[in-house]
Amino acid sequence: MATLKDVAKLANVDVSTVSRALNNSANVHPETKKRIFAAVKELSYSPNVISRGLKQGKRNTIGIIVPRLTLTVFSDIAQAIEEEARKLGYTTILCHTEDNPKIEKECLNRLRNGFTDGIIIAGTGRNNRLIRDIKASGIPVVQIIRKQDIMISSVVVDSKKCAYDAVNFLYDKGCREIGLINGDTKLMPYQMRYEGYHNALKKLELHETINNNPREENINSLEYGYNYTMELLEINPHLDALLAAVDAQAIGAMRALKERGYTSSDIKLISLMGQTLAGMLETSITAMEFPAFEIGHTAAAILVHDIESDEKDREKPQHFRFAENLIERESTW
Amino acid sequence: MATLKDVAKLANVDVSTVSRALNNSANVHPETKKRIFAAVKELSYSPNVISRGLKQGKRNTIGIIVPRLTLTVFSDIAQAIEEEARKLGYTTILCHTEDNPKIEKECLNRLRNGFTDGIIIAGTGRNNRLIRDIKASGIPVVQIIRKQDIMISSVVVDSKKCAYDAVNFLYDKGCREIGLINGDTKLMPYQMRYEGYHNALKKLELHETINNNPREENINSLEYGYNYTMELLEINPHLDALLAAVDAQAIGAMRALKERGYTSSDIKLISLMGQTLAGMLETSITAMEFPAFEIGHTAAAILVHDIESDEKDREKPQHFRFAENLIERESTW
DNA sequence: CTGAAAGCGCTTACAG
DNA sequence: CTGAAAGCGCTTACAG
Repeated sequence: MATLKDVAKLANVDVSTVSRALNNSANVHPETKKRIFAAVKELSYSPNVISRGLKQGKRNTIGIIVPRLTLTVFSDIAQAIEEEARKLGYTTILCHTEDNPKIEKECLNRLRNGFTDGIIIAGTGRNNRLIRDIKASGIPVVQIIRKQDIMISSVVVDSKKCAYDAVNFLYDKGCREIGLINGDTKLMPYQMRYEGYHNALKKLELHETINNNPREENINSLEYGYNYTMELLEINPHLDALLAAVDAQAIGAMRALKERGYTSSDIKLISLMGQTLAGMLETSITAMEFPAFEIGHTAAAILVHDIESDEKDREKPQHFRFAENLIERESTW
Repeated sequence: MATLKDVAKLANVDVSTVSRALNNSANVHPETKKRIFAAVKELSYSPNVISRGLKQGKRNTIGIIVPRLTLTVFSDIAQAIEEEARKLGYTTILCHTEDNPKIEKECLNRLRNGFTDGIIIAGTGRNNRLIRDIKASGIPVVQIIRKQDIMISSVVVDSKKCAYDAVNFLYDKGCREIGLINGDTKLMPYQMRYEGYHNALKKLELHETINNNPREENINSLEYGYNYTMELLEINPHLDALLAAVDAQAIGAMRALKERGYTSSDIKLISLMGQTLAGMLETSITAMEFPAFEIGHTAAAILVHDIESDEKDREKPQHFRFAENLIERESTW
């Protein structure tokens, strides 16, 4: 790769002049400029962004930390963040943790060390101190979906209301034995969903069908939904409706129901975090539509805004909460 | 963030000594070492990987360029690459292009300029010259899935055989009117799939049902499969089987078939690039199982190997081709 | 065992 | 309008 020096030599000027010409930060004689650009072209030079960053203390890179990509909203969100970031002149670094706090810690440490100007995270909730540390050291952080720390900006959906509304919707359809497929309630959105579910059932004087046993499978997976459903069917044979925290779980649930011989007129199903997939299935799934792209764009925008603000303006964390809309489909007919 | 200098000052030694102690590249007196580590701890110092890279000409980062993540094998592959890369001490930078050559060009240019030691790409095929350029400038490149340039190392599956075998499988099931849902045949795997399909039909003396009109939707999407299927049904009302290039298309196809009132006893369906999702659907889909994780791991491994080899050993590109295995499921019963 | 110095590729006051 | 110099945070021969 050609460097500034090479260009300078070929154009017969000092590197500083080349630098100025390229960033047109000062007046450079048109003639000189011409020579410089000719040299740039000849050597097909392009500046090393890293060293520029070194000097400017900026890297134009943001880190994304998510549990996993496969079949999750995180793949949509990561895409949205990358899109927005690219527009704003930033590159994105991706890490996934499989919800393993150790891996997460590793990722956080790599990202803080000169790799990124800011971090967007859907975390495990087990590295909150480290995250505060990182923020305190001057690297802005935004939480998405999982708001684990009130002191860190966040972009989420209202999971509590979402579960609450879904229960009421099912009640109006005549369902009385409503089960909840949920994740670890130590994680914020799962706790919120449980609360919404719990409150709605309480008000309606129904009883809960849940399963609090810890599980092996990844929360955001088909298998999780499948196995969880099989267990709920054991726990409550009279089940007439199911809430699934995410689409992947709902799909697994649908499969389990089918294998057990149930149809949607026996057991209705709602996904609490619907992506486009839900609408395209053989039996399309009623879902609270999750605004993945809005969340990704918003998270990227507020992070970059923070990065480009003075440190002192960053004091108060901002919290955004999006609504989800219920879209009725075949799984609740 | 604390720097080497801060640590040096606190430990009362020169920065070079601190550097040596941290990299234990030379003997440092145990006492001094102790003081240094104490200082490191007190300041919670961790080295700036970027500046280290500047000096060493290395960044320990690899770039991944894929069309999109949502509902594609690329999300699995990206995850696998990140996993393997992390083990090998590398971070991954992610870019998606939506199969837009312009965006791809932008991504390639950012990645080459000091961001990455190597690049893994599933490309559009429209920036081959740029990619060769990048490789020539000393940044190793590996193609995945889409082998657009014989001079660049690649990790792919045998898409031709895959389509060929699938047709024969359907033939044995009694199907005679077999349609193909495919992408742009300028892209390598789509061309290969078409060839496999074409050759098999020719040998069996069947005729083709395809649609070559260019389309608006992203190839790797549910809508693409849905609309494509609707069109094939128009073109050939006697269709009794469908091949879909990827899972997302197959799911869209299944939905279209259902809406038109067909079941799997009317029209059988095979996905040529199956992920775990195919097996968990309401009607599980027969698929050529795509080894996404093996591909991701392999791509990362050979890329890092290249990065860490001498330039001269990189001359000859390596090409890996994985097999896919047909797993029969309900969609062909 | 340790310090002083040069350098990675760039930017940016400071002179002139 | 342009060059010389210092510096971003680190590493690594070179002396001693």
